[in-house]
Order: sequence, then structure tokens, then C-alpha cells
Amino acid sequence: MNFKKELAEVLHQALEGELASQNIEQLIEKPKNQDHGDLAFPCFSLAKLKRKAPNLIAQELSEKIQSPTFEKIEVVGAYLNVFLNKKLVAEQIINNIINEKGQYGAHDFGQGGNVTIDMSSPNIAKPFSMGHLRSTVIGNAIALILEKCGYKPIKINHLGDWGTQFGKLISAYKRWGDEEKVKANPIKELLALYIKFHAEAETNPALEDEGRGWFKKLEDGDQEAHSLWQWFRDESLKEFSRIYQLMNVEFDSYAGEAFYNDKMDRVVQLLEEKQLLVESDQAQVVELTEEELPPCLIKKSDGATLYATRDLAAAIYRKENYDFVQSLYVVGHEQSLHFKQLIAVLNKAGFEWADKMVHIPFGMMLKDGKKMSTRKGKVVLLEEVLNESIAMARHNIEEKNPNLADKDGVAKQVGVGAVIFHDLKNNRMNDIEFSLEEMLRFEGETGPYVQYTFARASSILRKAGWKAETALAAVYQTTWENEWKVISMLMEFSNAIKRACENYDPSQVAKYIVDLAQVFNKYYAEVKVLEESEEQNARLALVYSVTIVLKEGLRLLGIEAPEEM
RNA sequence: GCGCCUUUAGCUCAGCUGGAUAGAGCAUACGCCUUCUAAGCGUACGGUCAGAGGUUCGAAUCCUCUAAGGCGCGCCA
Repeated sequence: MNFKKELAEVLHQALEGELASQNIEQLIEKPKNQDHGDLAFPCFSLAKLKRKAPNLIAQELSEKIQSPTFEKIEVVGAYLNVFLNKKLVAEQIINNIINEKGQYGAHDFGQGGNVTIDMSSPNIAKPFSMGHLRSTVIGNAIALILEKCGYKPIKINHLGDWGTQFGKLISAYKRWGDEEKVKANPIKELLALYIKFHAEAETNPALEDEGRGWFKKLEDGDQEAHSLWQWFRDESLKEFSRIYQLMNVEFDSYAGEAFYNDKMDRVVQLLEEKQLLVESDQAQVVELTEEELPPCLIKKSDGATLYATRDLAAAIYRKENYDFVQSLYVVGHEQSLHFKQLIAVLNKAGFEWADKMVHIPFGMMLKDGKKMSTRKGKVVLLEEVLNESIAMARHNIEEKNPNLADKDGVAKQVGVGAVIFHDLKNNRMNDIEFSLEEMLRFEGETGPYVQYTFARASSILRKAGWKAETALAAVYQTTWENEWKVISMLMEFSNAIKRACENYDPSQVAKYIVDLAQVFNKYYAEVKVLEESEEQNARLALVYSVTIVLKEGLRLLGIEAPEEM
């Protein structure tokens, strides 16, 4: 199954042990150009070792190699180009996929280790913006990819459900709030109250104190304040869960900031015991001069805690509660320094697991080249975008496939898929300029393109009445030129997953399924599978393999695959 | 000022551990549906890989410097 390894082994023997087969394996590459075969071995580095011209070495090696797996060996300059035995390999790969189905491409290097993933984390009583989309979608895909690699992901929604803003909100609600209105449209109404509070506070500064007062009450466990806070939180969550449902994202924990309120004293105490706390301008900090970082603020001059304190408490809680092998934070890159400090403080405090914490940063969602801000009303609401995308998908269905059975269901899958894919297809670190037009593009390198490819392939199988059992009788050809490009792409799936896992980079999977879809669409244009032929059985098995991998690839990104669209 | 990130075709981006003529999509112009869903396929056009040095048999990829843009740098999260 691992042809690279096999080639390395064969070369190792041909070289009579001059180079370890592991080293050889590292040198073997996949040629960009299909004319150069399926695997290539450059002989440059051997030239020094053997003191011989590299093309001579290639020539000599080519004469020594023989294996049924390799159909042909060509020497081009210093390269040894190896062509795999198409019949043999096709049979192996396709049978593998048919047997393993959704398991195809999986790894087990995770060894069942728990990985906590801090993701999504919207602020209560504020709208779910496009900015939160990134953390949600990236975190979700990473969780799925980790799972595919044998880890046990634990998705934690670290809700922004604590802070002075809730005092302000309570104050505003007490003054102008209307229970019915809030119930009918919680976030919109609460946001309006919040904005009104700030506007009024401009002319009436006493409001600020009132807000702080309410937060103090909240912290001190005042019943009225607490029940209002609870209510705001519940209503907000209800609204968020509607969006999460739309996107098929679920969480293992909603322990947000408030959850750690009673866990912070312990952290402060611990830092004190280790003599890490230093007073500076009446505040308590941990100095990080050796680490060449600015000091980490633990307690404000008024004794109140900060987000760093909460994150420390959360980190420790997660280690104790989940015993993670890795702890991930899918948070925007503008918080990189914060996480560096966090890890540094934990290290100083002697937690040897601190280096298992990984900040997974991502670029910003921009509007007109600038960061979106809630205050200026420059926020784009995710739910609106999703709904527009679904409407667009619905419109396309009406135009292109009016007889489709479940139009609404498919429109949802395609519309949401487009938005998710658009976010995941590129490197996380790139800033994304918000463009509805771009997001609702359903052609080219997009989610719907991949889904469409899946639907077309599924359609072939449906019309052929294909069943997995018939594949057993499939006879593979040695002359599969058209098919070969698809097969060699199918072989790459597990590599793409591995790369995605190692780099916490879902775009590796996204790019892979686009590549596979492109290759398959070309094949689709060249070969009429449903036409009677000796090869039909084998071709159907190939088409089936493609559907399995496309569907699984989409699944790893959190995107559904409709059989018709 | 210091730190992190980004810079590849008109636009959006790929380019896995350095390797064989730097690849897609969009846009533009043509062409392909009596036969598996045209949300598709093909052809053409399009590049001083920001710039300058260096390491190497070989650099878009590694190192140094410079430039442009973004983000961050104690009582917000």
C-alpha cells in the first residue's frame, strides 16, 4: 500500500546498504508532471557519496531495479522516474476504498489522546459575526481531522459570558428593557440596549458607575443580577445554537469565562506560592524578562482579575479534567502575544504540560480593508450571510434542477457548504476581505463545485444500479491512462489528511478535494462510464471510490454531500 | 521603537521535507450539451515569485538586510 516505502526498500538493496532506506524514502518525491512517472528518485545527493556523476548513478540503479509493483523505470538526467503497475495498484487502492469506506485515509498516530480545542467563543448578548465564523469553522474541521488521525477531540466553546459589559447590560435593561421584546429577538434587543447605554453614558457619566455597580453585584452573587445574567445567557445561547445547528457544529462543553470565577483564587495563590507574583503600579504581574516577553498582568490595581487569570485557570482545569495530550486554542492571531505569555507563565509555574498548549492563529475578516467593529455597526451577521447563501443555492436549484426532490434540504447543504468552504480553502493566516459576491460563488474552486462533482458521480452509480459486490468481479486494466490520474489522486488522500493534522491546517484537505474533483471532472468529460464496455465494472468501482473520498473529505471540513443537486 | 504575520499572473490564492519547463480558480476571448447533472470540460491570454545579498550541484522555498501593508505591545477580551 505504501509504494514509496517499497521503492525505498528496493533502492536500498540496489545500493547495497550505502544509504538507509529511511533516508532514501525522504528523498523520494512525487513528480509534478505525470510524464515523469509516479515516483521519482533524484540522485544528486548520492553523487557526493559515490563520487560519480548523478546521471550515471541513475542509469546504474535503473538496471538493478526489478519489482512487479513497478511497471517501468526511466532515467531522465539525474532522476530515476518510476511508473507504478497500473493494474496492480488500481486494484489495491480501489479494493481498499471499497472495504474501508469512510475509514479510508485514516491514521492512528493520535493513539486515542485527548485534545481540547478552544473554539468559536462568541460573546453573550452580542451578534454572532463573520469574525466568529472563522474560529468555529476552523476549530470544527481541526477536530474532525484530529479524530480521523486517532485523537479524541474535545470541543470547548469558551463563551464570553462575563465582564463589566454585563453590569452595563443589566443597568440598561433595568432602565429601558422590555421582557417581551427581548424574548422575541434576544440578541438584537440586547445589543440595542447595550448601544443605547453607551449613547446615554456620553451625556450621563453616572451610568458608567451604575453599570460597574451592577457588575459588582453580579460578582457578589446578587440574586436579581444573577438571574438576569442567566436569562441573557440562556437567550443568547438559544440563538447561537440555531446557527450552530445550521452549520452542524456541536460542542462538548460550553464552559465560558464565568465558569472559572471560582477557580481563579487558586491560580493567584499558586503563583504567589511559587513567588512569581510581583507588584507593579499597584497591579500584580508575572515578570517574563528571561522569556523576552512583556509582563503578564494577573490582577488589576483594584484587585480584580483579568482574562489572563481566567485563561490560566481554564488551562489548569482542562489539564486536570481532560488530561489532554494537546490543548489547542483557535483564536485570531491578534492574540498571539497573550498566548505566548500564558504558556510562559505556566512554564514558570512548573507545569511541564505547558508546551502541549498550541495557539492556532488565523487572519482577520476585513471589511473595506479594515477590521470590523461592533461599535461602528460594521459587523456582518453570519446568520444573514448563511441565509443569503442558502437562498442563492435555492435559486440555482430552481434554475438547473427544478425536479429535485428535497430542494430546501439541498439548498441548505449547498449554501452552508459554500460559506464554510470559502473560509477553509486558504491558509488560515491570510486575512479575508469580506465579499458576499466571492462567498456566494458556486463555480471554480468552491464547496458547491466539490459537492456537484460528488452528485454527478453519485448519479452515475445510481443509474448503473451499482453495488459494492459487483466490484469484486471488476477487472482492472494495465492501460488505464485516463483512469490513472484519478487513481493516483485517490492515493494521496491520507497524505493530505496527515499534513492537515500536523499543521492544524484544514486547507490541505480542502485543496485536496478540489484537486480530486478537478481530476474526476476531466475524466467525466473524457470517458462515458455508462456506455457498455468490458471496463465498465472497474470504472464504476473507480467512480464509487471517488464518491467515498469526496464525501469523506467534505465531512472532514464539516460540509455535507448531497447525492443530487 | 520592539515583536509576530503577510508580499507569487489584472484579482483571489496553491506550491508538501530546497529539486526537473512556477500551478489553480476568477476575470477576458473563443469552443464543447441527440448519449452519465454545462454548478461541468477544453483552448488562448496572462509571471523581474516585493527588492538586494548569501548558503547550495540546485532557492518562490533556507539565512541576513531593505521596502510596503496588517496586527500586537499593563490594568478590555
